[in-house]
Amino acid sequence: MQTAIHPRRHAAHCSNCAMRHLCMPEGLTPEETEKVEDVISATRAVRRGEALFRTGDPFDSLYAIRSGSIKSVVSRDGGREQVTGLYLGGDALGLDGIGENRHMSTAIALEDSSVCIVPYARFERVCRETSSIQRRLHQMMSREIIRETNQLTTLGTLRADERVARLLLDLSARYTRRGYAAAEFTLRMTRDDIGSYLGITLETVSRTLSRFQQRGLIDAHGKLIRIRDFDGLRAV
Amino acid sequence: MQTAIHPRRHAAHCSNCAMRHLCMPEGLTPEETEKVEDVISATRAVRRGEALFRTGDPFDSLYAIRSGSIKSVVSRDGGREQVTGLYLGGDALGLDGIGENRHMSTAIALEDSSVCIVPYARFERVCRETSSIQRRLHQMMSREIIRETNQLTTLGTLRADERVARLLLDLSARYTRRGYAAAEFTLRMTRDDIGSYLGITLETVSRTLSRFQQRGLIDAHGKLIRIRDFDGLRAV
DNA sequence: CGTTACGTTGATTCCTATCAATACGAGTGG
DNA sequence: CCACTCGTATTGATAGGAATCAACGTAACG
Repeated sequence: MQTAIHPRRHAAHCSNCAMRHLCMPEGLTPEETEKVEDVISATRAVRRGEALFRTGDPFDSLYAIRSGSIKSVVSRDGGREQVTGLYLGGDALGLDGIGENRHMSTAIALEDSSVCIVPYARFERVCRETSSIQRRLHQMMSREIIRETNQLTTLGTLRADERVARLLLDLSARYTRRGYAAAEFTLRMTRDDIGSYLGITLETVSRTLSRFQQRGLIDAHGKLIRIRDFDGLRAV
Repeated sequence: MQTAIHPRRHAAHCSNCAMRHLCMPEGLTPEETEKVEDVISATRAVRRGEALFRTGDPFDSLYAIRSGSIKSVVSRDGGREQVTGLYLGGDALGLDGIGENRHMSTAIALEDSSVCIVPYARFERVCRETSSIQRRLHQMMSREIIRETNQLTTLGTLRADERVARLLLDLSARYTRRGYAAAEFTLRMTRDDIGSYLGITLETVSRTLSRFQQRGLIDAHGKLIRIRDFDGLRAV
């Protein structure tokens, strides 16, 4: 697979990026956004199935998704792997690499995607100069912690159908904030990935979606999902 | 319950704190450690069962454990709650509060404990002045992300006995780094807490420990655990 | 248009939750 | 000092949910 890296002068800037309100510039002034922009060295295209980075790779950049979607996976002893995160446009990847100076997970594109490359050393320097940008980085890291805490409660307390319902509602909310329809979207992950993400098997995912459909909660045609009864899903 | 807060001049300093090599000063020079020290406004005693902070409390400080141990819990709809973290001496608490300016979990002492209070605004300022301290904060946050990712794989892929074994080995490793015996320690959590942390019921925890004992892997007398066969536990 | 990855559905097994009863143990007060 | 009590822990019986094993559709891609 071929990776296309575009130097910054060819890359779109934050100021005209569709994701700017969800991405690193969130809450920053235009001047501060420009400082963030100056850190971004390039964009990179990642094709479906390709890895943006892998466990053990030296860490030197964070990534922000411009378009597409990316899953993070960690391999466990014995080839088995677990999906630990699902990232959409505007989301930041690679925060887990800071602690050990190497990436602690593998990031794989779920569809052809594009990311901004944020060299970490330069970003840290900018954070020291501008407290609002510093605060924004800390906020992003903290929110990643909160996201994982949430996922822990999903895996720790919910039954299979509750987990699937929660995922659908979560995706709906996230797509809504990105300007897409709340009720209709395409699952980018396979049933296997979804099961791994939710701590259940792919068969259980499939059966659960079928049951939701029978009960009139959703329409599901393969990866295309239409939510027909939000309250019903919340009450699962 | 009465909370004792001691202003800094009465508090021990990092330089003579037993936890300094695991705590915030990890990897910092004595001069840098002193800058961290200057941020710490006070220490606080937290009695067994008492909350250091609760979900929804305004966030203004991080905490570092001087002695004792603390669990973090999040309440889910319907009064049910899940243990999401277990923190020992030197560990930092409260990182999940940065993102939303209020605490997103409740921290409850598992035994009489003592923490250093680290006012966040001041700490951020010091991070802007000293890059090594900045890097240390980022490292702590990143490691919290990694810790949760790990816990996600535990809840997502392991069977009950594997989860319990992993917890025992994890605690052993953490106590070892704190200078305690690797093979013998006291579980500070009840069976209920352990079950919640591991996503299983308290009965399963109890049964699993009994089975481990029958197989000669451990000695368990209530909360006191002695590991007799590390490799056996790893192979569960 | 065939090959391959992905998805659905069924039958069965097994692990863990649930329900229930009992034992233990630390702290309290008579 | 001992009885009492409440929170905690152990153990058993049973039920249920999800995993596993298996077969068959279905869709995507070269």
